[in-house]
Amino acid sequence: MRERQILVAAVAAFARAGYGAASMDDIAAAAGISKPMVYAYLGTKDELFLTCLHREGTRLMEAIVAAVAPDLSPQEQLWRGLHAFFGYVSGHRDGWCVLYRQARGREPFAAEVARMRVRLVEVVTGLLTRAAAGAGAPHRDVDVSAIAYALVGAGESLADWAVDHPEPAGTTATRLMGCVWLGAADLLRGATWRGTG
Amino acid sequence: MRERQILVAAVAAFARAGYGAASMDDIAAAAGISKPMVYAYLGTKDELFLTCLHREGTRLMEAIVAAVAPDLSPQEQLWRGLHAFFGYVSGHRDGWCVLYRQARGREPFAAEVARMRVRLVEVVTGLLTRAAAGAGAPHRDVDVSAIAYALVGAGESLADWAVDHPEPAGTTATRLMGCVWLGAADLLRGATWRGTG
Amino acid sequence: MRERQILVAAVAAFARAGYGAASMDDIAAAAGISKPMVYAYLGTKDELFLTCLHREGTRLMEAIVAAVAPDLSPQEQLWRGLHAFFGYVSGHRDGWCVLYRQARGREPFAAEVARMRVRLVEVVTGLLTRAAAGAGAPHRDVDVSAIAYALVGAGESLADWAVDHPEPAGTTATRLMGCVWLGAADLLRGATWRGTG
Amino acid sequence: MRERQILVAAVAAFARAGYGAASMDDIAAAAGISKPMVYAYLGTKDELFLTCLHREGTRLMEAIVAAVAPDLSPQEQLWRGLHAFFGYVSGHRDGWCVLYRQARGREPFAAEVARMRVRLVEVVTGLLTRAAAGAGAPHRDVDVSAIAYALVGAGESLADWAVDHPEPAGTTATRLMGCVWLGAADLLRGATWRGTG
DNA sequence: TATGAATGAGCCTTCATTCAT
DNA sequence: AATGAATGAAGGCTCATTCAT
Repeated sequence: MRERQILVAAVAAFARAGYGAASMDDIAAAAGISKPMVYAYLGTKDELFLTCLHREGTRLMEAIVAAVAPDLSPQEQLWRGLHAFFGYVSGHRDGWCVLYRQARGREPFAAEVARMRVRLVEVVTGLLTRAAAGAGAPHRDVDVSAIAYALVGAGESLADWAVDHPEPAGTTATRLMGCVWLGAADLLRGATWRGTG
Repeated sequence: MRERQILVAAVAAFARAGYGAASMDDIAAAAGISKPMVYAYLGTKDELFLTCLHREGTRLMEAIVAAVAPDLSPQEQLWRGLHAFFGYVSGHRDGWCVLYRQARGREPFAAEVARMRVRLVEVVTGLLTRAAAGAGAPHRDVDVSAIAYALVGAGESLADWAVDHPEPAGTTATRLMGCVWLGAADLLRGATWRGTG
Repeated sequence: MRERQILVAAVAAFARAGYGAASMDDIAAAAGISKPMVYAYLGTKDELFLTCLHREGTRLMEAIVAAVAPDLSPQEQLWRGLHAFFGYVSGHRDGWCVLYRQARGREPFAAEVARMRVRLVEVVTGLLTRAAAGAGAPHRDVDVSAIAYALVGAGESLADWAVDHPEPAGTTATRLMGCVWLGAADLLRGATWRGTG
Repeated sequence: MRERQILVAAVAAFARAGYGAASMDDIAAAAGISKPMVYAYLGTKDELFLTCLHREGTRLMEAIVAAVAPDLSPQEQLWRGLHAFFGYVSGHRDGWCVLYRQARGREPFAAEVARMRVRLVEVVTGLLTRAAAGAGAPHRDVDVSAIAYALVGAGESLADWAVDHPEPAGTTATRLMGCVWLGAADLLRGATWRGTG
């Protein structure tokens, strides 16, 4: 499809140069077509960027949701979700940069990113809530939600870290699992998170 | 001083509209002076933004470093550092937005932010390393560093969360301490991080 | 071609108002198009001016070189060269003004004009050198070169004079030939340079 | 006097950078005073430049007129005038550049320069007219005037040439005398203008 | 359908010029 | 008398966006 071709070029341009510096000329040229075509297929620069955002956000969410099979244990779900997340980032670096670096703080895109982020946090929150329920512990929604936010933020930060220190997604995921599941106190005492097997 | 006045207006403008959309006219108007004055005092738009960046970054770092007294236990240091961090964010929301929303992913500012972030991570890494040494545990630098990155990212994310769920900095810091120090497993089992006393 | 249209307008504007006072808006308006087109076709203001310079300089040189057939006597060559020179000036007054009034003393254009002028002087020097050789006289390069410079300067000055005292190019050329070939002493004694026939 | 100080700085600045690029700040700084003083003493930038022009033009004219004693022979007068002219140029290079390179073609200064030039040409014309009368030759005013123009132009051109090939004023003047008095034909035949002694 | 060509609008930057002290 | 501080005005340049073909 023509759209696909354009979107790929656009994501690459936005990731490399940023929203402001990426010109519609660049994008059209990179896509190998003329500028009016870009407008015909994907509208305004804002609309184009938004479409890129949706596409990448959807991919990320789908990758994660597909990995988090509902019949698994929460710990396992979490690990698989993280694995999928880091896998996406390493496989779609441009998309990740658009989502995490370009869209943030640039209205009206930031709002869209925030919405997607909330959906992700809700997934994680649900997962943690079930884990807490399984442990028979009482909990307050706000606390669990905060944990979810922290977890997502830590994931994003590690993703950025992984950009400069490439390693298999599983390794990064394991790192974060150890950190968040066991806690620093245990880790620093020498413990290691060894998986869910 | 006139510079101060301009910087405040600039930080506000950049935080609200973003680097690209904030025009020098806007900033000058917001500062209550004419455009040439902005150039006279703070130079080019790039230089102005960079100055904002340094100012806010320095404030943040100083707040944290001042809080992390060297003779405290690592756990206590961590807690106080987080407290200072969340305190800064809630007290300088505009500065925070400039640092973590606008500058990211927009060269050449991103590089500067990255440098400052690295300094912060190094502080945290040093702190964790001493904690691990205190626990007598072997550790690999890369692991500790990854924990530090995750912690910083989690902090950033919670800072965002706190924007929509205002609460005292101490509460947010406690949340994150629990999450990162005890680990989700413990938390979900009902444990609570109860401070360093 | 569109370029031609723009260059004509630009040369006119530069000749009338000077480099500094001629705005790109003026030029675009005079060319009957919008400013971005000027940039698209001819680049920066500096580049545009340089292009004007090259165009006019080339025209002038070509007119002269075409007139100075190599198999003629030096005296005849000189006369024809002057004729072509004054012919160009009277036919392209704007171009002449750009070359000799605007570009001079305004770097980096002055350097370019100087280069072109050197080429012209070299032509004249070669011509005079052959004349001297024909006369069997010894000469020093520096002297001949100085004569060439003086001749070119005199030509430029007479060109200015001709602006206010319009007359056929041939008449002006004859004047200068008399002056430079016979010398003032002879002229003032009543002699007249009568051509090469 | 304060004015003198400012004018010196201004002429230097205009000569080096050109009218457009020389800022009033530069001039004031170079004169060692504050900008409002420049305005107080010498008015607008245009007025300042015009004053520079008058000053330098007057100096040049005075130098020439002083050299051309009325009781000398025309040939001698001419030689002394040229000597004075080249002497001025080599001694006041900045002034010369302002007159010859900056003021030309930049209205309203060009008109002023033209006026001064006309005065100079008139001097030379009168001189030549007397020479012709002495030779008992009939002549037409327009012809003599044209010779004067050519002579002045040749002088200007050689002055510029002398900027890059410094040599005593007398040498340059001799060159031009030979060229214009004897004529190229004689020069190329090996003749030399040997002075008026 | 696809494009080359064209433009309106806006932003950064500078500088001649003038107050308030 | 002298200046630091301030500004109005203008110009170069770019780019998202749209016709005419």
